[in-house]
Formats: sequence, C-alpha cells, structure tokens
Amino acid sequence: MDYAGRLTAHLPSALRLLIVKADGSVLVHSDGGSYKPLNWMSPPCRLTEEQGRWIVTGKSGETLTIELEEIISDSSYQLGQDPGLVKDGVESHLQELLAAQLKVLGAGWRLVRREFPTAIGPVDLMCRDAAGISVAIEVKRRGEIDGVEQLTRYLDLLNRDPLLAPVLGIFAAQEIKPQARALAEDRGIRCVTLDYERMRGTDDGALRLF
Amino acid sequence: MDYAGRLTAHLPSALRLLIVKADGSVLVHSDGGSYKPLNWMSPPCRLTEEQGRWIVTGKSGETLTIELEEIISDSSYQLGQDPGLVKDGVESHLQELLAAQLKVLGAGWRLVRREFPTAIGPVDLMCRDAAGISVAIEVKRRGEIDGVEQLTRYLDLLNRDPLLAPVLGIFAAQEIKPQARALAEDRGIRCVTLDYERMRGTDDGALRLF
DNA sequence: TTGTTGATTTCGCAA
DNA sequence: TTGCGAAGTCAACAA
Repeated sequence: MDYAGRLTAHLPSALRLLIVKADGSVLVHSDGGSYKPLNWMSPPCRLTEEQGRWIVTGKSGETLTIELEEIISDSSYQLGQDPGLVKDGVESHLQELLAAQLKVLGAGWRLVRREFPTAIGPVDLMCRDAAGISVAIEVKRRGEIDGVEQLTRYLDLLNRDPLLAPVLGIFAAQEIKPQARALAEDRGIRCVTLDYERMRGTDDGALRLF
Repeated sequence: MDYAGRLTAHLPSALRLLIVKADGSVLVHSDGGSYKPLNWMSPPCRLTEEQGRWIVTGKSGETLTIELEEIISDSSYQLGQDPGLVKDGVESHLQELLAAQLKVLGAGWRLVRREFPTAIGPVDLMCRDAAGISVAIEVKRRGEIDGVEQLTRYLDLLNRDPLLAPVLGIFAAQEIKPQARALAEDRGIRCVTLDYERMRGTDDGALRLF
C-alpha cells in the first residue's frame, strides 16, 4: 500500500483489515495499535478498482493505492444512518461549573458574562472581583502554552479599553503543564487547577488553588 | 453503548461495526464520518462477556459497556504482526536535513544543538553564525502564524540571557503562508523556504532563500 | 467557505 | 517513564 498526499508513506505486504464506508472513505487497520488506522482516505473521495488493485483519490488529489494479493474474507452490510454520540464532561461543562461556583476564586466576585465577545474571539468568563477589577478567565481541560497565548491576546486587547482596564487574567484548567504555568506566571497570570469531580459534586470550595 | 472515563458518553441503539483487536482494544464504527470511531477503548484493556453484553475495562478504570441486541455477522481472523508504516517528509526529517546542510544558511555557521532546551520548550535548532552570533531556527513543514509566535517567544526568552544575547531568528518551512512571512519579517525574523526534494537529493545548495 | 478551538485526541521523540 | 510538540490530525462551531 502506498499513500501520496501531504507526505508519502509505504506499507509493506501483510494481512490487514480493509474497511470501505458508505461515504467511500477507506480505512486500513492492523491487529493492534489504537483506533487510528495504519493508513486511510477521508471523505470526500472516490474508489476505483482495477484487477487486484484499489486506487482511492481524495478531493485534493491525494492517492491511496492498495495492492490486493489475497482476499481472506469479503463482506458488505448496510448500517444506515447513525443517531450519534452524546457526551458529558467536556470544557463547556467546566466553564458552566466555574461560572456557578465563582465565589471560590474570592469573596464578592461576580460574573459579568460567559463567552464575553471581543474582536478576536470570546473570553470564556469575564468577571469582576470584590474591588470591581475586571478579571478575564480562560478555561481549559488541559492547560498548555497555546491557552496562555490565547488569554494573553485577550488581555492585551481588553486592557486597551478604558472602560475595562485594568484587566487581570486567570488560567483555569483540570491540569496545567509546567511550561504553560511558567509562561503564565511570567506574564502575571494566575493559575487555578480545577477538580471536575468535586465541582460537579459540591457547590462550594471545589478548587485547589496554587 | 455507554462510556465512563474522563467524560461520560452514551450511544443509542443502532446497527454498527464492532472490531476487537488482538491486544483487546475495541472500536465501534458507524458507516461514515472519518477514521475515528464513534467510541473505543485503547489498549491496554480487558474485555469480559456476559449474556448479550460486553464490558471493556481500561487500565485507568474507564469502562465501555456495549449491549448486543442482534448479531448480523461475526467473524474472527488472525492478522499477525504488522511490519508498520514508513513515512517520509515530516518535520523531523526537515530538521535533520537542515542541521546537516547548515552551511547553506551562510559560510562558517555551526550547530550548537538540536532541540535546544528552554523553560518554555525546545528550540528546533540553535546555531552560531560566522561572527559567533546566536541564531535560533524554528523548522516547520507548513509555516503559519503559530510558528512565528512560537519562535518569537523563544527569542524573547533567549535574549534575556546575557551569555546568548543577541539572538537572531530564522523561520524555515517547506511552505510559508503570506501572513506568517509578513509577521516574521515585521519582527526582524528571516524566512527561509526549504525544498525537501532537493535537500534530500543533494548535500549542497538545497534552499531557496528569500 | 474559511477559520478557530477542543479532543477519551494519538504518536513519536528526547530527557 | 514522563513530558511535550506534531499530526495526512478530526470534528464542531462561528463568521
């Protein structure tokens, strides 16, 4: 099997599972690893069959060429439309919980609004502390450098608004990477680690503050 | 199907493809979307079977519970060990090639080290030019604004170190987006477009310099 | 259509 | 083993 697109890749001959979905997409799986196929073609794409060879072409001209040496089994089924997955516990939930339990950041804090709009995107939570100082909070499940950059951009912009300035920043996440913490603290941004289970279970002191 | 781990998720009853790999991992695919399953359990994990129900348990205690209402087809095959995928053309190759062909950036340049460590992450290539001035190089496959920001952060930090300062920056990529180039040049960062095919084929002038 | 952001990300490399 | 950045990331949502 050979792939030519953004990169080129080659897969030697071996016994594998080939899946062709209803939308024409193709997956080549080995008998291990994770859910990611060894190689694949995403929809929209088109599958053409020659003798003993599949050629799958993507919309940007990528090609996946599969040489079929032996077919152990070949089956086809119609699965129909799928009702889809319902998730719980992602970032938006953390944001809701923190908005509802804002007092743990400090007494007398109040929420201005969630998804506070700016020209460069929404701030997760905009608040005012007991003294009335504006505080912009960025909420992440996992806090990495990108998130600190994102909050920094918001703070730069917000602090140019004389009605809001000065605006402080809080970086809140279930887990904060050391490099992200270092960058945040270097920029005067407070870091807060969130405990999702405790926040869901209680309506009071559910944060570990550092 | 129900999942309980970092989040909880529920999947209504429908006709689907279940795959159990040799390492015990489980994939639940619908007949569309991309290569990502609707739900899954990554190895290492263990599958136990009750009547009409599969319970898959991961190493961190996550569980995937699957109720089997009807079995349309059930097959099992041994695929054996897989020789694995050979990729070509990714960032690490570019980094290696540029490290080996550093002289094309200028005569008398030398490599200090690859993956030069800093508090906010490793600099791809740290060099000194003929005059002994430090140069930090960020290598990307596709040069976008994020990469320029990343290099800027490194330069800000490195220039605070009196043993290194002044530190110049080079942004090197197979393809540099106009916005990224504009930002880099505005910040005094030199942009270099890398020609992967020529760099792989020659051991001399393999860059197009701008 | 394009861009931005989150993810049960997964994967690979270096310390 | 751990931590961090890249990915043919994918996918959802907004502009």
